[in-house]
Amino acid sequence: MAPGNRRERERAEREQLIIRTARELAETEGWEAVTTRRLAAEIEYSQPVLYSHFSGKAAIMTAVAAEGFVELATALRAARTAATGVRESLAAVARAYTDFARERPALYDAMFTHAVDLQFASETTPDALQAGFAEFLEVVGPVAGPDAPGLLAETFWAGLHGLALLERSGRLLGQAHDDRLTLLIDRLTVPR
Amino acid sequence: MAPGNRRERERAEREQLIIRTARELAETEGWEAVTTRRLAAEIEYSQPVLYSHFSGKAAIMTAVAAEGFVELATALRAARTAATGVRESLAAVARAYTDFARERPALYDAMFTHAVDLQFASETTPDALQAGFAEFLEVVGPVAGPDAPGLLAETFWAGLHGLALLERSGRLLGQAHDDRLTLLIDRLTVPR
DNA sequence: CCAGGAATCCTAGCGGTGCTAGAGTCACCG
DNA sequence: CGGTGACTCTAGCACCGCTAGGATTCCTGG
Repeated sequence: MAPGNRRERERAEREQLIIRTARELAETEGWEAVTTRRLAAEIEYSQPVLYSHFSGKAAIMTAVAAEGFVELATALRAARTAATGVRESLAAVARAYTDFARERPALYDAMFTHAVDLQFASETTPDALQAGFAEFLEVVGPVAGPDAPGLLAETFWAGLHGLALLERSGRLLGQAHDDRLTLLIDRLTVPR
Repeated sequence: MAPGNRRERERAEREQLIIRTARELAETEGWEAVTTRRLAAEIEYSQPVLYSHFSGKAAIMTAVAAEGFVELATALRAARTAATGVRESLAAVARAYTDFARERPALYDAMFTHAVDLQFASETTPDALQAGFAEFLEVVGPVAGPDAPGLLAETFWAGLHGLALLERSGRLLGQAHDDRLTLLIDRLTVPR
């Protein structure tokens, strides 16, 4: 069974190589540049190898998206724990979120625009998703007032998601990002 | 010059036919079903005819998106004028917006996910875009307080956009749409 | 009414896509 | 050392967006 382990390990490594290469390609040249031929050439294997690891291109994108959710959760957690105070935590998490979306547009697209098959209530990769949402819950809890924290967290998240997308497509005025973020936090996080 | 006019008119009609067919196809079977071959077959012309009207498939989608912006602006305006009172107007516009996104997902995608070339500060089709945004401005004005109305309108819009997208991809809990909408309105539209 | 020119449209094809069947090669094991 | 199984590659399918070129139709001037 000795070689079997090596084969398995090498296989796992190659799978990681595929995911990493797809992500790098997407982040540097956009997802439209990530074709199965190009990806195969980049990892120095033939196309069919990709299909021995993933059921198709969509599955590869989903794998990249899963990585993204892990990193997003990490970033949110780091922002929250580094901040002190309710208002500061909210602002830190909000900023970390929009920064993430702005700095990794291709990754963010894989997570939210493509890869719709990644459900929240599923068992495929719910850990990172729930972990990310938990950060919102944590930071929003103190200002929930009579409202359900889950509801407020979802709405807060939606606001950030909308801001990230609209700003990226150039549909909001110039550089007022900070002002909009402040407005969102100021208003959304004050119970009536 | 008599036949010239007829030709022109027929040409314009065919262009409308292309846009309408593309939209119907997208709304019934999704944008992935809208191929130039399929579209050409549907209008009973050959593929090159499409390219005598539009520079490419993207331009056709943009034309559909432009139609969508007109209808969205109309829907928002209707909702606002039908409502009386500040709070009611806000709720009506918000509901009209999310209803629009939910009932016409393909159209909404064309407007916001694809067709990124439709800029806000451009002269191509800014009328409907500005008209739609104007409705937000109108309805948000009374509750702006010390904040700039434009900023609040953008943030309000972003919240609705985020809610629409996240709910559609099944990433928010079940049927709590009304509660989230109420929460967004209650909190976002109260000056500190 | 007809010939010529212009406008229009379609057939055929290019290079590309995601994906797969089958052949070939290599590594392992008895 | 030979057989067997796992693995990988070549070649190809059906489709995509898009376009060159020829055929057909239509309008116009004589």
